[in-house]
Amino acid sequence: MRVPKKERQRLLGELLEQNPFLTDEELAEHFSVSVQTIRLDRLECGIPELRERLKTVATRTMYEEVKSLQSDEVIGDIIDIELDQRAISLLDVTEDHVFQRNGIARGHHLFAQANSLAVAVMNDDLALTVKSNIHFVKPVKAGSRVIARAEVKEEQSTGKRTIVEVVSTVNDETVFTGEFTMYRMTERKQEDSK
Amino acid sequence: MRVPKKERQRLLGELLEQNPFLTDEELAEHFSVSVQTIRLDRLECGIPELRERLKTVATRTMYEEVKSLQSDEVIGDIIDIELDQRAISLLDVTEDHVFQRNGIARGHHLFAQANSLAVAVMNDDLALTVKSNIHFVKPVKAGSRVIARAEVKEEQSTGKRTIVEVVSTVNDETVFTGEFTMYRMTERKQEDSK
DNA sequence: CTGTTACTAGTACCAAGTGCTAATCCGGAA
DNA sequence: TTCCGGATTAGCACTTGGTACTAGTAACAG
Repeated sequence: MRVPKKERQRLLGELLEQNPFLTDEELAEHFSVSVQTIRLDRLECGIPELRERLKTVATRTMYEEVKSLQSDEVIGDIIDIELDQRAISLLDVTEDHVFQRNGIARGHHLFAQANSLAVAVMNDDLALTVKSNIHFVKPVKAGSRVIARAEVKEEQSTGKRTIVEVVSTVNDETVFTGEFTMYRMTERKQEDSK
Repeated sequence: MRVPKKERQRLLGELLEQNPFLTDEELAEHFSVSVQTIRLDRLECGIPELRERLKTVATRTMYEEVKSLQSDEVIGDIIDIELDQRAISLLDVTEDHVFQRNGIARGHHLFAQANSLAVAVMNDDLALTVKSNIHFVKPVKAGSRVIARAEVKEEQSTGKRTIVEVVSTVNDETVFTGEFTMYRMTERKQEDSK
């Protein structure tokens, strides 16, 4: 016996996890067993065939693409918005957002949430950030739910420049504040209520 | 003739673009033609069969997973670095980084490049951004290569606070500037050469 | 009436399997 | 030693979703 059956099946699982493209024949060669043995192993472990594996991987891709397309527009989920006035978005910080070493969210994710919210709240197709002044008040850990509140400062806004203030909190504690100076491409309308 | 051939082939392409999972049989039904006609259409248009389509989609996934993992650590490629002094990184702006409507790079990508470079240049395992003051000087279009230069401002740094200035350019033209106040978790060492 | 184009139909074949039956091998217990 | 059982291997029929190729039909154009 080259490798005990149980061990082989464990390895088989791992192998396919990180490379789902292997055929039974290739696997058989890799473990120096017959193709039939590999089939039995897959059967016992409930591992689907190559074509099914590719299908699920491909499905995941399509899903992620949709997700990333959406998130390309706004980082976080907008849960409330009044154009030209205020908006709120929500971002769940996952392991993907943090430094591995200390579990603290990387600054640019908080910035991205705030900045894209500032863009979204502007009632303009072509709003751009000109400058911004930001403060990372308190580190944010993985697992936190960050709520960003954006408010348009009408009084400080002039012509094509608009000031948006964003405050992000976790459990009502401020973790981030930012003042964004936005540039709107189309001239300010007096009142845009249709 | 249900739908003129050319039109059908165009639709076929679009359809498969956004749903590569359709079999010839399903497509034949959808267009009310025979399976053979679909095959001919695919042949003429150079559209591969279902299994090949899934394979490429799945491959893309695997690739993107690697990419997004890498980009978690540093946004852009660091091409030069002297710890505690200066660093340079390079970011190629693709369609993924820009607003669809005007092709201008979203601010948070430039910020992310600059911020992660500021973190990287700090000779500290646990550096965090405390605040920053940034300026988007000039819009960046897709296809641009952004070079970010970070410089540690020794003279303005005190204790655990360090100032890092980042200037990003495209073709020697400044597009972004930022001043990052960083917090280092371990106390400043006098000289760390070695 | 003859082409040409578009479409349809049918066959042989392939890859990568499933499902099933039937050997064969090998180690340990009676 | 012999027999049993789990592990392994082999072989065959069948399935999907195709390719490659041949052949036939329908419609319309010149």
